[in-house]
Amino acid sequence: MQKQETLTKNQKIILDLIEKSDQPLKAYSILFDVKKKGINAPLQVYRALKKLVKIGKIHKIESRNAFIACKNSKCQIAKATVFSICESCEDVTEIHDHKLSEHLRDFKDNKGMKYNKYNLEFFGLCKKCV
Amino acid sequence: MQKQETLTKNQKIILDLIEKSDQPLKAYSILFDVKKKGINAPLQVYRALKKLVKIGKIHKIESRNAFIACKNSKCQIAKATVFSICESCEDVTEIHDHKLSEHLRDFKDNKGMKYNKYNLEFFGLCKKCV
DNA sequence: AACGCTGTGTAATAATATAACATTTATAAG
DNA sequence: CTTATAAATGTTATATTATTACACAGCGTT
Ligand SMILES: [Zn+2]
Ligand SMILES: [Zn+2]
Ligand SMILES: [Zn+2]
Ligand SMILES: [Zn+2]
Repeated sequence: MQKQETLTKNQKIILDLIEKSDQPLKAYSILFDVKKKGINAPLQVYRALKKLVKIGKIHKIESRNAFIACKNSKCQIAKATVFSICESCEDVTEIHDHKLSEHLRDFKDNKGMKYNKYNLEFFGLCKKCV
Repeated sequence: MQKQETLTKNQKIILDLIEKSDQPLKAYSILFDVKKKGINAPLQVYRALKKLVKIGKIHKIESRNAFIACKNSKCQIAKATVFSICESCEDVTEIHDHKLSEHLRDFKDNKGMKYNKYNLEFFGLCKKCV
């Protein structure tokens, strides 16, 4: 079977919502917003989120339990993500820095572990909040 | 007031438990284990965890909602953490790599954001699980 | 038609984390 | 020693985040 490129109805509804927001959304806030579209249960949201993360359309901000759209095709299917997070206003931005990516991609520990993914979150104060 | 160096009873109980484990522990598993020591409620655990994270005695593995002891004084009070996580056996190891730390410490985005903390999690397969 | 795979809908429940309140203990200042 | 204040405690209740379990539907392959 071919890899599925077309999203299902639920997946589309939820991706649309997340893409319209420039900031991360939480699962239950998504659920609240899509109730009018016939999505009634948490599981329907979590299933769509799982798929969307898997195909790299969205990323999970682990420290916030929230989901943000990927507007950049540079992420190799969600396998290499870097975010900056303002601890005051909670603004989240995805970072694409070539040198940093290279460094992380090439990182080898001394244990012979084989990495296929990483997630890096920077915390601080954005310009507005300094 | 001086910075408190001596931990309280609850904090000690919980730190002891986490330090005895070489792998991350979850809050409710900690709660279960310390009930025999008179700690009865989730909040008592979460409060101790919060303090222990703050003073750098333990770290939270964000992607796993679990807590691991820091055996290394190199972490500047929990402000700069790197972990490797095996996606098969869930083994977690804290990484201290000078070059990587330098690179991350010196990272500047193009938004003028001031960072004071970061957390990096590498995922893959450990030697045993390859 | 039979199969495997992915997704759906629904109900129930598990797992993670915090709010609110009254009280106690530790530390520092006067 | 007394008082003020910050930090921690104990308890109950509740909020938030996420998964299990089950029955079934759609689709492409054999
Ligand atoms: Zn991305
Ligand atoms: Zn900000
Ligand atoms: Zn550490
Ligand atoms: Zn492993």
